[in-house]
Amino acid sequence: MKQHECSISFCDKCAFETNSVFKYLTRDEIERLNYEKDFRLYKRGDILYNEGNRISGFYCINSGIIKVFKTGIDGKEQIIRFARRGEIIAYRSVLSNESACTSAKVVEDCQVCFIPSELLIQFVKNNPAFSFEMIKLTCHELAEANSYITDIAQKTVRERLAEVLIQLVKDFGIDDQKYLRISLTREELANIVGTATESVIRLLSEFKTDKLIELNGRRIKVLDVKGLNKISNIII
Amino acid sequence: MKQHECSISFCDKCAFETNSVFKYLTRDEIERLNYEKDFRLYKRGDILYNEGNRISGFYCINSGIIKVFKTGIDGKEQIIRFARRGEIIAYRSVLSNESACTSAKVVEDCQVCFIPSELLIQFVKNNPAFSFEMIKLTCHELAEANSYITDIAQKTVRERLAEVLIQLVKDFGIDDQKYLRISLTREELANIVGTATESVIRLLSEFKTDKLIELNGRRIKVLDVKGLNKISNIII
DNA sequence: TAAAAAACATGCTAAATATCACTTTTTTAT
DNA sequence: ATAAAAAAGTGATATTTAGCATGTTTTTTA
Repeated sequence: MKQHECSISFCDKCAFETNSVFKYLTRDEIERLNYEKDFRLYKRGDILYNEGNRISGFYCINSGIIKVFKTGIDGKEQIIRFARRGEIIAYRSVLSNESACTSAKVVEDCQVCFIPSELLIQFVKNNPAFSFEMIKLTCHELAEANSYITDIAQKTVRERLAEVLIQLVKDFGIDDQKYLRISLTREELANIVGTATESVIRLLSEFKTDKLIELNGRRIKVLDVKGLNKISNIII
Repeated sequence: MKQHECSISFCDKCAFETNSVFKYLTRDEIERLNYEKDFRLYKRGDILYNEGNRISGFYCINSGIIKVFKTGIDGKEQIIRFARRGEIIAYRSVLSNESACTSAKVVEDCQVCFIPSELLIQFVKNNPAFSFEMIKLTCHELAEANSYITDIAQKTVRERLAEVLIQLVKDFGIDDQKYLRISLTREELANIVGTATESVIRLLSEFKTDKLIELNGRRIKVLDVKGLNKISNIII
């Protein structure tokens, strides 16, 4: 990961390509980040950190997909969000100096950078523009969480599953054959929606019957986003 | 609300008594706050702002209780949180410069201060210590939201109602006769738990039969917090 | 303080969802 | 490539929860 002095550094490149929050760091700060980061590889199923862990830093995802989840009753996961290229995870715990309130596990093989806590805290304390962006980021996540609470509380499982599929299309996109660019098990889908695995299986079959999707093993082909939208009953 | 120059100002007093985030403002800043705030009175049922509104400032609650909620299907409210003395609402919308993602309505008669947006933004941009506290505040709310998502997704209505009652005891306390210091309608309770009003009514009756609570109209006497804890199945 | 409105309560029924048990298919690892 | 493990799928059933109708009580307001 060493770069020529004159060339654009790894972090600089990543920050600008992904429009990440690090775009708001100064030149010096981003070079410091580039120097101090620890580049790591993870495979599907690997755990980055567990709920309750005291963590000494946070992660910026360079490639791959990570699920962030809480562990509930009988060890059942509740997926809170996914993180992908350019996004950071575990920053909440670093900033509030608390142990992790979620766990993070690799969904699709990842390249991530581990960044020591002190660095984030220094950036936040010394760079108001960056600090402001961090606030915005957190506020944005908060708004999303609030919406999700309302959805889970008020919508049926069918509506939520449709909504989750739409959201996955928005976040990860579909390829030229309309296949969703993220591969999740039925159990993982159930752990986003907040329902039983069997319920997801049954509803996906229904959606298939209704020609909204097609199923090829774990791959989901999204045929009718409008139809899913209608089912999901999205407000406003 | 005018004070002697030499005396402690209204905002100064409030900030220190309540340990609010404004404690981290400088002397000058807090006097500026004190000068620019607009003190207002609201009665139960009054609306401070509605979801979707562009807002020109945020609110600091001096007394009373406000519910912050989202409006879901068929206008059903989902209560996200309550705000009371020393707490601020609508700051998220101000900081992210978005329209309000929630509505705020008075639950118990309130004295609140309205504070113009610019002031908060200036404080955040110029005072790193304050900014850091705002980040912590947001992170804390985010952690709570994530927990709540997991609860709603995984727990039964019965478990959630028990948990909500415990949380209300923690947040608002009980008086010498063990009556909860917040008075909510059954519908409002249902809108926290995320269930139908009838379900809350039935479950409260069950809790009463099981000697966990007593009901006197809208007032709830909490007899057995341990019992409620057991029902709520709180993790860790 | 009386009338109106809102909230509370309860029984009945229907719908949604979870759970269990088991088979088949797909994926993973040797 | 094949055995083992994991995931997907399905049917039957139980449980939970919602929805509706209706009567009662409490609260609000004129």
